[in-house]
Amino acid sequence: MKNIKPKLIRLFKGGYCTPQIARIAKTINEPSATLHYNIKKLENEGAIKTYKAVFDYKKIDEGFCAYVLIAFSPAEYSTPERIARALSKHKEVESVDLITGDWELIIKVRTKDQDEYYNFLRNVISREHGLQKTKSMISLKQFKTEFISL
Amino acid sequence: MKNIKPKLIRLFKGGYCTPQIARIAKTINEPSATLHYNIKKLENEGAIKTYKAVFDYKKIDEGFCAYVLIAFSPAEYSTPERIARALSKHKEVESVDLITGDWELIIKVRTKDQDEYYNFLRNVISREHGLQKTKSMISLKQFKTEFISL
DNA sequence: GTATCTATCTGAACTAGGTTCAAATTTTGA
DNA sequence: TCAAAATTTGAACCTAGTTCAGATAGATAC
Repeated sequence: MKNIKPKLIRLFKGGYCTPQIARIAKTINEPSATLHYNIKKLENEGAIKTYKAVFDYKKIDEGFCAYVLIAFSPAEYSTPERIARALSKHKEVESVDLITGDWELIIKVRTKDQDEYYNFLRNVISREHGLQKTKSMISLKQFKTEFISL
Repeated sequence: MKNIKPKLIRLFKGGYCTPQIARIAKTINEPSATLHYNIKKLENEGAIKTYKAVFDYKKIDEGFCAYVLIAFSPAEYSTPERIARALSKHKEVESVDLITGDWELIIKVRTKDQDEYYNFLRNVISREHGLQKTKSMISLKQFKTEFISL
């Protein structure tokens, strides 16, 4: 057994998919060549970043999900970008946004379970310099993600 | 001019894409037929929900993004599901999660601009019965979304 | 208003690559 | 240890993505 599943998940998470032109052609009743032209235009404009898969995360050992609010220490107010980009690099991190209000950053994190989430907080969040305070909001139930209803 | 762009965006947001088996085959050096078998298995298990596009949202008139925290009024504590599902139906809503902590729901919303966001709050959030309080956290800069770095 | 240039649309031919199938191999669990 | 089930794979097949050149529509300038 070659255990190809984890490789597929890794690749599909960020790309390795492509439009189904023929199916779209039937759906909206337009010629394939016309759709091809319009899709390539969107890609060349950079409007489409990638084509990827959306998973039922419970079924791929990423059933635990949390939003983490982060506040910087005063010394780091000037370099939120550095921290945001550092956090973005981790595979567990689905999204990173700089926000208005009482907190500076909100990130969405997916792990296998609470134990792995604890490790993530300890090994990634805590070790990042310049963080003053964090607050976890743990997802009890996900109704929609990445525009896909569950 | 047929103005196909909005139709493509609508379709690609939720699906109408498919895996690139040949490219994966080259990348991880496995036969196409083997990959096909493993991918179909993931699909049949329900591990893969769909294949879809990720956009540069600034370029498709969805540049404004906000997270909304929502608290229910006491009378609605027993039916958070109804409200969560109702909110999920709106095209502006990227995600909906029931969470622990001071708030009950967190939703991520994308609109063209602040004006459209205001309309969304007024027409969708305010009209939903059973909400006690909301708090918007507006995204000033997005570093990563849907696992895709920007 | 019309001429010219550019962008978009489209059918047809071409080609890449997804799918099927049957046989071989590996894994499972009785 | 053996039989059933799951996985792997090459080869043939066929769906569907891509290319291209001509047609059409839209934009710009005079």
